[in-house]
This record gives sequence, structure tokens and C-alpha cells, in this order.
Amino acid sequence: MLSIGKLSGLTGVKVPTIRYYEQIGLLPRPERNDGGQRIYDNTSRERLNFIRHARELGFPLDDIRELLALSDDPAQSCEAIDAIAKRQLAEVEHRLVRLNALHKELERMVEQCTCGTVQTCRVIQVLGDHGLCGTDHRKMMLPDIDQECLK
Amino acid sequence: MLSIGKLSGLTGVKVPTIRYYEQIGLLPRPERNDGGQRIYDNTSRERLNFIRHARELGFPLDDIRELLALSDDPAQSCEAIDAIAKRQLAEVEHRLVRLNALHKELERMVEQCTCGTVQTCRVIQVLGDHGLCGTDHRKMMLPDIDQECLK
DNA sequence: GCTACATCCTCTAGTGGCTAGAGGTTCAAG
DNA sequence: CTTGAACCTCTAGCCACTAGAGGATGTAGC
Repeated sequence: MLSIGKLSGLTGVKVPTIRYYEQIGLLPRPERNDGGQRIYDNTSRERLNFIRHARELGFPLDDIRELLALSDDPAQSCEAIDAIAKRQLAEVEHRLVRLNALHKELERMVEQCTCGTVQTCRVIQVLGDHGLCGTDHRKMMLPDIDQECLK
Repeated sequence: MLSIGKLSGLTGVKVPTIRYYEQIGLLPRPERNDGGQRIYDNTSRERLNFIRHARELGFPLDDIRELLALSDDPAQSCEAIDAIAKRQLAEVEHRLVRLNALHKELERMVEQCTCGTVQTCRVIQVLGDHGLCGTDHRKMMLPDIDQECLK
């Protein structure tokens, strides 16, 4: 019914990404035509829409894999699904807190810059000396820089 | 003066990360003792603190590299530095807007889940059909999922 | 001096979620 | 029948690390 390009256009997921999802087993291997090209139906399209929407909401692919598996069994309780969604919500909230702290600090730093010489540059001073920070963003991410939260 | 482990302890930057920074030219190659082990002084320590602090504020390593280069010339105007900081601020603000939208949507989704069966699960329904979304988070990120903002 | 054992060294490979490109095949329109 | 877009597979690259193998060195106690 649908070539990979058409599917891409309909879902907004790029062609190489669709092939990647197939490769990692997130999408089932579709049928092929005589020339060996992939052909998709509406089921694939729905599945891909689901994946895309979940990605937009920041779910990692592993969670999406699990959500897809769970959604294939409509009679089951949705507790597990709910748990994944709540975990993602907590994750996003955590990132928001962190990002707000970064924002505050960056704003303060930029505001204080009077744009003179490097010697007196507030940005350089603040970066070099954490003591000049207004907020205690460091405490929030010790012991290590929480890379996930910076994202 | 300082072994790599001591430097790591003092700055909060992990040992392999320090070596990685050296490898990519962010930190200069330090002297070595007779056994070939790295020895650092306070200059390295300050530089590494600078890097760490900038990383905490979300600056990419390439920007940090530039900031370090600029800060080495104290008489120059700090315009370029200011520009980098402002760019980073804008970046963080962009992420905040996006993350807030995600948060709203996730919260709505989780709230609406009555925790019945998968069949009636609001989470699955919403993920499968963007029309059920409250906010128009999709419009904000078209044409592609803006991965940088999800971070 | 000897024995543990922590710390150090280099090197390679893996993470997530794609993206880019090479080098070739197939399809659809005119 | 030709042209050119779209498709195929495969490998490598992105960021900023992190993990682990396999071995060398440093240090503390006896």
C-alpha cells in the first residue's frame, strides 16, 4: 500500500529513522515487493504514529517498546503503562527544575556583563569561580553533572 | 603536585573524563613523573573548574573551548564571550518552552488515566492519536522532532 | 625488601537516537 | 527507452562521555 517514502510523509518520521526503528525491532519487518522494497499498511502507520508521538513526549525508545508490547494486550490492566507514563512525567519535572536553575544562573550572568574587556568580563569570572553564582545549582547536581538533566 | 585522582577529587570531574578532555585538546597535556603518570598544578585545576562549571550550565564543549581561548586574552573585548553566553541562554530558554509543553501534556495524560484496562487506557489512546492532545505540542516542533529540545 | 592493593596507564568499544554518505538497484513518468 | 527520483544495504559519525581489558606504577605496612 505505502512505500517507505509515503509512510514517512504521512507520519513525519524520516525514511532512515523508519529503517532504524525496524533494525532495532521497534517496527516489525514489513513485506517487500518484487524489487525488494518495503511496503507498509495502515497498521504500520498507526504504530509509527504512536512511536512518533511518544518520542515527542520524550519517552525513550525502550519505554516505547514496552508501551507497544503492553498496548497489544487490551484486556490487561494498564497499571504498567501508567507507571511508565508517571516515570516519564517525573523525569520531565526533574529536568524542568534543573533547567530553570540553569536559566536563572545564565540570565544573571549575562545581565551582569557590562561588555568591557575580557579581564573584567562577568561571564568569565562566574564560570571560573562558582562562588560568584547566585543560585546553588551545583548542589543540585552533585556528585556528578547530571547529563540527563541538562538535556 | 596533583595526581589525576586528586585533581578529580578536587574538581568533581571523573578521571576518565579528565583524560578525555586532554585527548580532545580541551586541557593541555600535563607533565609526567618518572613512571609516566600525569601530574597537575593549580593552573590545570582552575581550568578544569572552569570547564566543569561551564558544563554545568549546559555549554557544549566547543563553546567552552572558545571561551577558554578568549579568556586567555584579558585585554580583548568580551563581546564574543557575551555572544556565546547569550546564545546558550537562548538555547536554554528554547528548551524550557518545549519542556514545559511536554510537561503539560504528560500531566494531562497521566491525570486522565483511570487505571482500568489497556483497552480504555488514556495514555495509550493519547499516544496513538494526537488529536486527543490538549496542547498543540506537535506544531511547536515540526517539521521534525527537535531532539535538542527534548534534552 | 616484600607483599598487597589502590591508583595509574593505553586502548578499544559501547551508550542513545539517530544522521550522512557511498555505491548500487528499482520504480514511475514522459 | 531514458531520465531521475526514490529505494536498497552497509558503514561511519555525532556528543560527551563511560566501561572494561590488560597491564604498569605508587604507597603503606611488615
